[in-house]
Amino acid sequence: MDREAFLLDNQLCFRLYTASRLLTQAYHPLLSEHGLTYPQYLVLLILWEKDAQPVNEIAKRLFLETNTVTPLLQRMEKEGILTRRKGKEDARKMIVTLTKKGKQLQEKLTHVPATVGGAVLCESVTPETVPDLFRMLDDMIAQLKGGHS
Amino acid sequence: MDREAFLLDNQLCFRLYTASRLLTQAYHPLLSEHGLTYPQYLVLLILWEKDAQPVNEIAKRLFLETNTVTPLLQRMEKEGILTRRKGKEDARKMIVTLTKKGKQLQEKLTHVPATVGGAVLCESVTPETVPDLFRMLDDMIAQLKGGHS
DNA sequence: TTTTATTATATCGCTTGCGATATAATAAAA
DNA sequence: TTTTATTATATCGCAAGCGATATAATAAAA
Repeated sequence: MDREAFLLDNQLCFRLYTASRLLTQAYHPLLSEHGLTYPQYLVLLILWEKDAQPVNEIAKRLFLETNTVTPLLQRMEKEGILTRRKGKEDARKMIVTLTKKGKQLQEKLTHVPATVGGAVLCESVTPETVPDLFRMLDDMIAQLKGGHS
Repeated sequence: MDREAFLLDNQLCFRLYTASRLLTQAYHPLLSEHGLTYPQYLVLLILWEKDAQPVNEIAKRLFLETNTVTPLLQRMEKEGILTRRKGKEDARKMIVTLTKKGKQLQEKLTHVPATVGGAVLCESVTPETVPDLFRMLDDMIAQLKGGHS
């Protein structure tokens, strides 16, 4: 049996899992100050790009299922960040729309991308290498997403 | 305000978060067959490398706190995968030791690393580029871990 | 030695993430 | 049109993750 393959230090998934958690933790103080979690921030990014989208579309962009996204949106609605109302043409769809509070959060969080972006820069992750990293992660995501079709 | 910085497609963290989740999902069918979750598999990797370690050490290697690891180990103990007993020299430490069942799981999971490893290979992630990816992730992890000291 | 500080685990509460399943609305088929 | 299938959300239960806090054991200080 190949013991090398079982070494924690040889695991790609563990590195992704750790890097993801630690980077999310870097967002925490910046977001919690405004009562937000990281997944909630992702929802905001999507709605700031284009408001009034169905749960459907939000879930698809996040690569999440509605059983994760629906409760997330319900909590954000309770916080007064967004509203959810049935679509007029298709009453199955729940259209998610930012409130004034949700829109205003963008201005309060202007510094967040640069702050976190600066926190990850290091020897091998620089403005020059980030495109390579993006490409690898995007390819992997496409690969893993396409796999079970 | 820099709208570019807020685009979902420009977020490193979101890519890591997604790649991590999708790759973990790739492990799921292989692990659930044996009643394991991915974090439980990580604990096994650590104990297969070196048995009888305190909660402390396991948590440190996973970059997790004991408030996550303790319940995880308690569930694995309930499943008969490992035992937890107080240390003899230092009674504060809980020494985690694999049971026969925990050790035998390694043989049942021999195919897992290669199976998942094969599932991620794609255009830009190949045996040649993986070392670069590892280096970038390791640097990022070290950077983020060292930051708040 | 008594007191105080530190270290190692554990508990609590809440948000995610997700498999499984239920419900409601639209679309397609009989 | 009635029936059936599909689509869009939502609910349920459980395992993580993690901030905050509690408890127990050892170490350090008074």
